[in-house]
Amino acid sequence: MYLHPLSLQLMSKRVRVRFAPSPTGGLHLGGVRTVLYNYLFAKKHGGDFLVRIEDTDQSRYVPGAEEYIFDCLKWCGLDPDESVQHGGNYGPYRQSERKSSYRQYAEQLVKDGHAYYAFDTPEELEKMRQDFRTEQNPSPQYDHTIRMKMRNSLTLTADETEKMLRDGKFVTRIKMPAGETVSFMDMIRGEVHFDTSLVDDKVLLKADGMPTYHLAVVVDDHLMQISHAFRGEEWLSSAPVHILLWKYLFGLGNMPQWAHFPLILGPNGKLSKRDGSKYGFPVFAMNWTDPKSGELTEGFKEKGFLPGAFINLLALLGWNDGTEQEIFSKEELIEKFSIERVHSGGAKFDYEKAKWFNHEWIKRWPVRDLSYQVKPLLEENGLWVPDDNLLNKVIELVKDRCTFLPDFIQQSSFFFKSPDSWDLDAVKPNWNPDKRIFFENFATRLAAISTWESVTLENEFKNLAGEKNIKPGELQLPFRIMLVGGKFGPPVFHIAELLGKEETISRIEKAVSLF
RNA sequence: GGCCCGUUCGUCUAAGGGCUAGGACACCACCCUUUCACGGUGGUGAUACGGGUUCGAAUCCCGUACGGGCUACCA
Repeated sequence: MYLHPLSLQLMSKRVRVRFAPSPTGGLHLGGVRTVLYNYLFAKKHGGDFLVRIEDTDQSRYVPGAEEYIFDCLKWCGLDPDESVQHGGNYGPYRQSERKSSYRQYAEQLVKDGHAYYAFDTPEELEKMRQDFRTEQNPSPQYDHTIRMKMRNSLTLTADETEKMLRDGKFVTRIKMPAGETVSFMDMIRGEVHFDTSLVDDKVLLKADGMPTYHLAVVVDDHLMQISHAFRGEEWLSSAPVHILLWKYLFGLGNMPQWAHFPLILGPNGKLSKRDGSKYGFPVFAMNWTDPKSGELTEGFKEKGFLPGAFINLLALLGWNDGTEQEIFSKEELIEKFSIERVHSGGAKFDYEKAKWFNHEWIKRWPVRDLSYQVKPLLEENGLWVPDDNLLNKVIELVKDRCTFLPDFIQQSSFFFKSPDSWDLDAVKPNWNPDKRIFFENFATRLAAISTWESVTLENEFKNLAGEKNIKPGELQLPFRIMLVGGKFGPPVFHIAELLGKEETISRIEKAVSLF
C-alpha cells in the first residue's frame, strides 16, 4: 500500500496543535477559523489542541482580552485540552510567564554565530531607513547588506560590545545567511522557497528581555511538542526565519509540519473590524467592548447565530469535503476535515451566505434546544411564557421564518401578549358593516365550538362567510390583523388554535370596536 | 519598489489531462400561499490574458495582468 509522506509523519508523532492569540482585542472570524481548523485536525487524529497566550508585547496588552478569547472558544464549542484555563503538562501557557526560558536560546544562537547583539537606538534605525531609502528600495531592511554599517557586536570591538551589554540596552538579532535557499513543505501550498539574502535580520529578543514572536513561536512549539504548526497566511513570509531557527536550535527533523491558511477577506483586503461596522455585519465571535474607548463591537453570538452554524459557515470558508454537502455538525466536520483540502486562495466573506447557514440551522435544530435559547430572549423582552409546551408549539410554527434567534421575538410575541397596535391601513380601505357583523357573529359561533382545532375553526369561518355571502379571502386579512396586529406570521387558523378560545374571542371583540 | 502567496459565475466552491464546466448563496421569473416567510420549478451568470506541451488543457509549463500578504524592539 502506498503511503503519502505526510501520512507517514502523522503516524510517527502524537498530534499536538496550538492556537496562539495575542490578547489585544476582539477575536475575529479569521481567528476563530484558525482555531477551528486546528481543533478539527487535532480531534480527527486523536491529538491535543492547546491555546498559548502570546502576550510578549506589553504595550499592546488589553485587559480582559484573554478571558474574552476563552469565552468565545467556549461558546463555539472549541474548548482546548491545555491552556492557561484548562491546565496541562507543558505550562505555563502564557508567554510572559515563560520569559526566562527564551534568553538561553538567544545566547546559544549568538554563541553559534547565528545571531548577534545590536545596540542601535530607535532614532538610529529610523536614520538608517532614511539614509538608504531609494526609489528602488523604499523600505530598507536591517539585513546582510546593512548590518556591517550599524552598531552591533559584529562591528564593535569586543571591549565596546562588552560595555554595551553591561548597560543592558540591546536586542538580539538573527544573522540571516546570504545567498542560501530555505525551502519547506507547506501542507496546503506544497514546497515554498525563499532566498535568505532577501530576508532581514529579525529581532529575536527585545531590549526588555521579552522574545519576539519569531523566537517565542519556535522555542515554545518545541517545548510544547507541537507536531503541526498551523497559522494564517500573513505569517508565510516570515517562515524562513522560523525554519532557520529550527535548524539552528532543535534540528529540522524535529520541526512541526507547517500549513498556512488563506486569509478571510473583506470587501477590500484582509477582513477588518472596520468592514463590519461599514457594511453592517459582525466580525467578532462575541460582543467586544474596548476597555479604553468603551466602544462596543457586536458579535455573532449576540447577533443571534447558533454556535453550530457559526462553526459550519467558517469551516466552509476555504474548505469543503468534495461533495455537495454544506451543512455539517461539529462531529461530521471532525470526521471529514482534512488539511489537504483547505484552499490556498483567500476567501471573501459573504454575510448573505452566513445568514443562510444560520437559517438552515434554525430550521433543523430540535425545537426543545431552540426553546431553551428562545425563552430567555422572550422574557428579556417582557413576554411571559406560561408553559413550555405552548412555547414549543409556537417555535415549531414560526421557526421557518427566523434567520436569527432574536427574530423569534417579533415572530412569536403575539402568542404571549395581545397586540397593542393594529395595522389599520391594511384593513380600513375594504372594511364595511357587513364584515363587522360577520366577525361579531363569528365570535359568538366560536364560543359554542367544542373541538378547538385549526381545521374546525377554518370550516366554521368559511361556512359563516358563505352564509353572509362574503369571500373568505377578504376576511382572512382582517382576522389576522385582529389576532396578530400586523401582516405577518404563520397561517391564521393555526395562530387561533394556539391562542385558545377565550383569547381569540377577546381579540376579535376588542379589534372589531376599533376597525 | 522587493519578496512571497494566489486567480473557475457578483460571492463560496466542484471538476487532480477527456461529458453540454456541476452545486450553494444572492438575483430574476413562475408555482404554492388572499399575511409574511418556507418550499417547489426554471432562468441569467465563470475557467483573467497570451504563449507553449498534448490527439485532447480549467487542470501541466512559461510569460503578462490583476488581487492579497509581508517588508517594526506588533503579533
